[in-house]
Amino acid sequence: MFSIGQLAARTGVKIPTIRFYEDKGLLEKPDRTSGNQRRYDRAALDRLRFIRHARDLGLPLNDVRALISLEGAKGAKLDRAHNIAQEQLVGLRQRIAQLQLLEAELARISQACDGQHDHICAVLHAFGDHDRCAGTH
Amino acid sequence: MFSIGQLAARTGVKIPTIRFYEDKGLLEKPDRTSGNQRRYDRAALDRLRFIRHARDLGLPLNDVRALISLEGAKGAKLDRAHNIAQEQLVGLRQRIAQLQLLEAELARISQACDGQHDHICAVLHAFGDHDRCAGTH
DNA sequence: ATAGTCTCTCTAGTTACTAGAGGTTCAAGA
DNA sequence: TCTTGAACCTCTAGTAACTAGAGAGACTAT
Repeated sequence: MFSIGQLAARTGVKIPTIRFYEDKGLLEKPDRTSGNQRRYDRAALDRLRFIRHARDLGLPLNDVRALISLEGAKGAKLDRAHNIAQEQLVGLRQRIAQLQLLEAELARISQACDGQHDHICAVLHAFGDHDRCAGTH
Repeated sequence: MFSIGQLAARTGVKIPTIRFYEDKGLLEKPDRTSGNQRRYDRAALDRLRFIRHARDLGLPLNDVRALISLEGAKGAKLDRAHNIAQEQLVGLRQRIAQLQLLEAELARISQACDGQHDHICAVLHAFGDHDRCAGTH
């Protein structure tokens, strides 16, 4: 059995966040000591790692919740898990493409000022100037 | 002079958001009609476009505020504007690199299930399994 | 004048946490 | 067994950056 602090140490999830997840129904309510402190078992640890990993992958808590509810499911219901992963992948690729456009533009803005500030720096102007950028944000 | 709705239409920033920016001190308080409705001038339009663009580039409002306060500044103070652009660029590149790692992992997870759900789908397991991923998230 | 659309302020909700106050419990050493 | 100090408890409120809705008043075109 782990205390909440041990769970935090093992997963890298902060203590208030663990309580927050419990509150939101992502973690089951754990047993308590006679003094009302939480005690977790191995399953809770795995569950929390699952959540953490999914979060790191960018899944919103709602999707994490959906995945959790699919635990042990079979057949058609698993399409749902598969879809979530697919959707995330598509969204992620779009985000990457978008950010690469922004990168190009930021680089342009950054270079608008070469570090010599004797003249009036163009960075500010460049920030205000959407026309010259390739992206469609 | 533009009404708030016209400003919204021209910039793509929603009406409540415009009021929100005003509240946060990013937009100056505009003139009002006798009936208390906001009327904006050209400068406000430009300012709002600036904010919008900077936001699209991922700058937090605090940075946007800092940039605004630099308007018309010269010399050393412009280092600040330059720095903001640079920092954003560095942060952005890190984010892209990070997302590309995640992309690889999500692709792996997604392929763990080939669409045939007769067996027990591995997607759920893969989500819980951090060991096999290359990233350091 | 009146209808219909805009706009006003204010409150509260969203996501995913984080921080702090004020108080209680646990674990280890004397 | 007692005592300390760290860890834990609940609860409220704050963060970013908006978004939504209620209920009331203003503007515009006919």
